[in-house]
Amino acid sequence: MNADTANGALGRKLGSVITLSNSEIDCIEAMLKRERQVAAGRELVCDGEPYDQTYVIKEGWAIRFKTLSDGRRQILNFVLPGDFVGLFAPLFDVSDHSVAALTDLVVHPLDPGSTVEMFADCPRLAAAIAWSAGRDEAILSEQVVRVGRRSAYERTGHLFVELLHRLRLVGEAKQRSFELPLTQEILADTLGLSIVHVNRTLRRLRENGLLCIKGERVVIGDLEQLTSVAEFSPQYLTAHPLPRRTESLLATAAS
Amino acid sequence: MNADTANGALGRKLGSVITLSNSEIDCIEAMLKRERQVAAGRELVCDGEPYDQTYVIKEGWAIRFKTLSDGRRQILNFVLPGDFVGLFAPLFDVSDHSVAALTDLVVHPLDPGSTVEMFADCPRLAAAIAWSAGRDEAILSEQVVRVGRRSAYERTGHLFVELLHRLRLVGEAKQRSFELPLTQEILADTLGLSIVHVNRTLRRLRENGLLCIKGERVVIGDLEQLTSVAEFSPQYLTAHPLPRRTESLLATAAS
DNA sequence: CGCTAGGTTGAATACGCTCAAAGATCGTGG
DNA sequence: CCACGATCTTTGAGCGTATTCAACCTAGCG
Repeated sequence: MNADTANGALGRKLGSVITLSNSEIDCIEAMLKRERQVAAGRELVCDGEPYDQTYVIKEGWAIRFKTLSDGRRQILNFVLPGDFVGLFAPLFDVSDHSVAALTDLVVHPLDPGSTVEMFADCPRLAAAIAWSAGRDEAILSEQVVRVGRRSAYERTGHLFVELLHRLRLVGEAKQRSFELPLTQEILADTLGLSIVHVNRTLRRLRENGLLCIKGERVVIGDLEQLTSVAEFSPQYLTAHPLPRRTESLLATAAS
Repeated sequence: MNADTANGALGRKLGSVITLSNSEIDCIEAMLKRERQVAAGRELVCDGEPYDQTYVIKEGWAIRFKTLSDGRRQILNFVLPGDFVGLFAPLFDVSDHSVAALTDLVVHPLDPGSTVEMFADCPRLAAAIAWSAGRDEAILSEQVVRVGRRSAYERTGHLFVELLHRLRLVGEAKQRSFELPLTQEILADTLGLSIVHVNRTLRRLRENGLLCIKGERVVIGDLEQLTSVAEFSPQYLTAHPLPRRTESLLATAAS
């Protein structure tokens, strides 16, 4: 058990940005001490309602979404193992969106007090978590482009390549395939399309040998070509070590 | 000169979340010491290129955007006075999007070292800045919904109500009107529409008495009705004081 | 005065939506 | 074990919103 695989998905993710020291690994472990089950379909956070709890997902998929009064729904992003839910909760009194479990979940509820302590005591860890928040915003930005300026075909392909990359980072995908616990309705509400059109688009992708969904599993037939037709560039997702100038700033701060 | 109007737009914004102490006002002032002019059209940040500078906008408008290889462009968000640009820059080595000045700008370049210090020394200010980052993410989320699930008519109305609220918070809008230094092409790339359709949609809004653009000025004819047809709820934008439980956590951390 | 950038309008097209109905899959209870 | 219902997937047909292409208008500026 090394720094990469300790602490599950979150440790794995943060470990790809900073080299985790033993004390930092302990700190993550302490943070993720508590654990709770959440049944599929349950809402972790409700739009417009008070909330103050932050979670880290250990297992399962969730969605962040908003619903309009006539029932139209837009999914903002998928929440995967190692992701935070409600990281900013302590700063707002009500949520501006909902979060619902797509599958049964195992989540770590965080203790607000010890999180503040952690930010003070482990500045490098704090930076890594801030990096994760920045990456979440990058994912959301890409979602804006996907929905605003890409065709249904590009859009759908792009989402699947993104999911492949994200799941790989936390060890939940093979080279070209992964479990996909989603209905086409969920895909439609993510992509800003109708269910029917998602279905037709998936068929086109399948007919072109780019990607194939069998039950709950996606297999990407030709990743290179899919990446190309979707004009996917993984830059916004890939984790690099923190810039050296920032590491040295943090080292100064810690002393 | 009181806490609300000191320090310009940023102080005004942060002051609506925490009551600024004198030392915190000083801290903001110190942070915004430097100043730089940027000409309209100039790019502050370029997609895919290294960047490490954080700015706070003092005057003028900018856009955050991404461009696809065939020229399609999607604007992610407008950057207004009091907003941060590249707040996460120290944590990434290249940017995942571009930022360009729409008008001539006056910006405050921040000094990375003193920003880290500020985070350590003024936890309440740090929390207020984190709140601002969370609000930016909320704005981006609303952009996803706008582009993904609203009709062109709703979408356009929604954007203008959002801008009105955002500009009011930093003292740049009257009750029902504000300066709009945007072409219809910029609006189109923001809303994920074609220029032609933006033009027709604006005409419809004008014909219905909801909003009227004269030159560089927008006048909202019927804010109530516009808010209603766009299904706009200002919750995600409005600043409330930090929850009491968080204030007490921060107080403990500071001592 | 002519050039350029932006705004406005019309006509034809296309992409994606709605409505509708028929398969497939799965859990559950008779 | 099979029948049933519920949920999800798939396909067809017609429609509508938004796009593209094209032309013309307007204002600002050298």
